[in-house]
Amino acid sequence: MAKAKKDSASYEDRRRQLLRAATVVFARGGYLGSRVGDIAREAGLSYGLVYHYFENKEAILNALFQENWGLVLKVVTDVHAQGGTLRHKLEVIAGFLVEAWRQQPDLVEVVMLEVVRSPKFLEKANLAAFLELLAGLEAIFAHHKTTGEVRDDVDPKLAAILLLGQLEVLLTGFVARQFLNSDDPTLLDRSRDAVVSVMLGGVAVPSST
Amino acid sequence: MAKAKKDSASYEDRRRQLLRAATVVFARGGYLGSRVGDIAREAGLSYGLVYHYFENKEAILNALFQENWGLVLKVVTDVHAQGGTLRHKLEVIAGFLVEAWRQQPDLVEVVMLEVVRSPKFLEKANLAAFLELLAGLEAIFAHHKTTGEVRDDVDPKLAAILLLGQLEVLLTGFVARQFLNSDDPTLLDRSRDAVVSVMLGGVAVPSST
Amino acid sequence: MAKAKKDSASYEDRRRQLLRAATVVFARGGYLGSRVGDIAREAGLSYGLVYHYFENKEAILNALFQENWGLVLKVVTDVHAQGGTLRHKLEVIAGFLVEAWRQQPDLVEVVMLEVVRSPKFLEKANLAAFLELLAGLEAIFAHHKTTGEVRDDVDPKLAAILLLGQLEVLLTGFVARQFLNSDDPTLLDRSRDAVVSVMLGGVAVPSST
Amino acid sequence: MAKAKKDSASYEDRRRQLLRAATVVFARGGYLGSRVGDIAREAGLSYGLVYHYFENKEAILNALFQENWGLVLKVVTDVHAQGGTLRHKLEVIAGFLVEAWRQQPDLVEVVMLEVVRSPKFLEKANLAAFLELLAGLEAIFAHHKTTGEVRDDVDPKLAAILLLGQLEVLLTGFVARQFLNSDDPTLLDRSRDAVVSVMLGGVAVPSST
DNA sequence: CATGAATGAGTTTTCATTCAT
DNA sequence: TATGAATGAAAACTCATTCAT
Repeated sequence: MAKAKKDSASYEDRRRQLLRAATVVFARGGYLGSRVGDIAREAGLSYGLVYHYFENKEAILNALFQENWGLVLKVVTDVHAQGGTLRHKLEVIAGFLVEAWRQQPDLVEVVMLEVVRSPKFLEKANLAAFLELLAGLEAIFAHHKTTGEVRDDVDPKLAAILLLGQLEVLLTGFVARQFLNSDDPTLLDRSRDAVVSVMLGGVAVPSST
Repeated sequence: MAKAKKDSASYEDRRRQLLRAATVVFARGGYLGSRVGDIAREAGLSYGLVYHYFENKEAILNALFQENWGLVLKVVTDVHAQGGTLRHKLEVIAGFLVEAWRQQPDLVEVVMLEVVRSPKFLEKANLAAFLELLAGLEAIFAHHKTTGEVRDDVDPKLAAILLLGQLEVLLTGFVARQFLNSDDPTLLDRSRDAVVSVMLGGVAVPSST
Repeated sequence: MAKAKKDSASYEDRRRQLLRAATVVFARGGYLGSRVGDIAREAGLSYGLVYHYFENKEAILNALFQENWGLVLKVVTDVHAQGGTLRHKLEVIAGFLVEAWRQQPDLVEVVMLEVVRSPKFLEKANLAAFLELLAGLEAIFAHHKTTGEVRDDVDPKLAAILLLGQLEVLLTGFVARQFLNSDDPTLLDRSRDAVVSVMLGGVAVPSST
Repeated sequence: MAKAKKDSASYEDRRRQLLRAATVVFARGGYLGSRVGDIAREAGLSYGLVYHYFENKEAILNALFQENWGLVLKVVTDVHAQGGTLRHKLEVIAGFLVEAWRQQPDLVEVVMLEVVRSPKFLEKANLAAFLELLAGLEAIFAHHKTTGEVRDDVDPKLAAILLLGQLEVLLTGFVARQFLNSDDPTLLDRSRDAVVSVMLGGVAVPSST
């Protein structure tokens, strides 16, 4: 029994191990630029073993997306359901992503960039998940137009898109790799605050708008 | 003379032809996901000919970046040099990119996404060009802090990054391909205005900030 | 253990198999004139497998050289260290090469001709090995000047070079392929003797020199 | 008329120019390792022009061989016909080749090595020319057995082969490229003398043989 | 489960040769 | 003649995937 339990635990462990390795490898070289063997080596396993846990290379990427994108979506959905000000909701959403990046920068980068930007993205079930997130953000902005917190002339969908763009540029690609990896420990929090602040009030002094 | 002129023009023409084809192909399938043969077929030429005009596949991508990124940089530099309000500058910059996308969406997408987001980006001369643009935007925000148009607590570099993120998400990847390609001919202009508007005043109603 | 041993032996076996096939193929068509696929077919394996055992095509040639040139060098070094007459040493050296050719004519040809005569030879570590052999032969001739067996006016280095030339022409290229492959089983031995004989006493009758 | 003459002269000139360039290029990188374009560039011409003067790449190599091998063959034939001692004949033959190398090292190297050692050598008319030279040398040694200058136990064909090997190793490949290209202006002559000397009397002191 | 040998389709790149100008 | 654009066969090399052990 102990053995069986250990084995089944081992199965999940191995799978996690491979996903973690894939995250590192994909973040480093991109999906197409990475080899299955790279992932196995990063995990300290043989590359043949990868096919015991995943159908193929693409399934690894999909697993990474599907097992993590839902978390983001849940945060958006939940924070909206729980109510509160727009500022609060933006703070929670941006805070979650920034914190996620702090914990697992590679994972955030891969999920946000590698999947979303993949040329095959549109052909996949992932598209629906991405649209769901967008819709979630859009719903928030739309709702707060009714509360008077958001200006009438704001297009909720555009606002959602622009918010996503800010978070994406911040947490993926060059900026995250170089800019955020600085010595300044407050930089990440200031960046998060900047996103919220820009979304809410832009950069202009109140009277000059 | 006419002949010589025609010949040398022909050389440039063919090169342009290949770059245009590469733009289409890279936009469709990504750099790594595209074959040199695809570019040639798109151009209606043989794949061997590609190597008369470019050292290798990567040189095509670099040419696309280097011959176009400078244009964006020039717009940022010039508009800042010519003075005016921050709003004006943001309108010009966002307007230029939106117009560029309208004219050549594939080119904008490839240059902004395929090169800048490439994992090999950091190893290349391209990095310097990217940093230059970021510095140009940063200079604008920094300057307008001295004019009182930008709040004191705004980090110019972060503002530059977030602006870039908004433009990038809008003009590349999924959003541009699906959202902007709608029937609504005003959408593109409204998107541009939204970027300027969010950067300047966010989405909140003035008093509620 | 048996399994592990078998496996590791299998790895070496396959590698040998490929080297043997490469020897045949290179001897037939030259290094540049042979395709990796030819080697694989000669070995009865797929060409992809070649790259499991060797970095690339050139590495195969280098392996052939490095794993065999040392044997020749050892014979020269050892026979000199063990002392004896110059005649004896030349007989051993020439005898070794002739015997090697008898056993594996392709291998001798490839190592002596394909590597040594390659235009890229000078750029490689192989050069040092070649010079070592030349130095070994030179040392022998130099030594036997001190014993009085070699004339004072003989340049040891030149003698070494000329000896090498005789052996090379005999065992490589056209001569070996056509002349030595005759019905006469004594031809090979007579050739070896001729090299020794010419080096020692030339072809002239003693008094007529 | 002047024009026509100039043109026809120009044709031969161009052909020579290309052959000279091909010699340099083939000596540097080998036949298979050289490109038609390399030859054209070395000659300062366009590569398309090469095909006005030669059927194809191989025809260039054959022209080099056929237009020069005959010279060597003629020297051997003539010196034998004119009579004299074996020493004299060897001196003339070796002297001719050494002098040829001094004048045009690349040409000697290409003709002796690139053609003779080519894997396709056997399939070609060149084989006959090579065998003719060998026969010529063999005839000399055979003849001087009848004059008593050559020992009875000497195999004329083997002697011819070994002589060829000495000359070949000396004037081609590594030795010529590195050893003979030294500062010592007497080295070349001493090498020639060494070949003659070794062929005639070997290296041993007369009594010790 | 685990390993890595084996396969071969797929890609990049090279380059001899042709041919329109 | 002279040029070099154009072609495409050919070759090196990669790597996802399979499968025997």
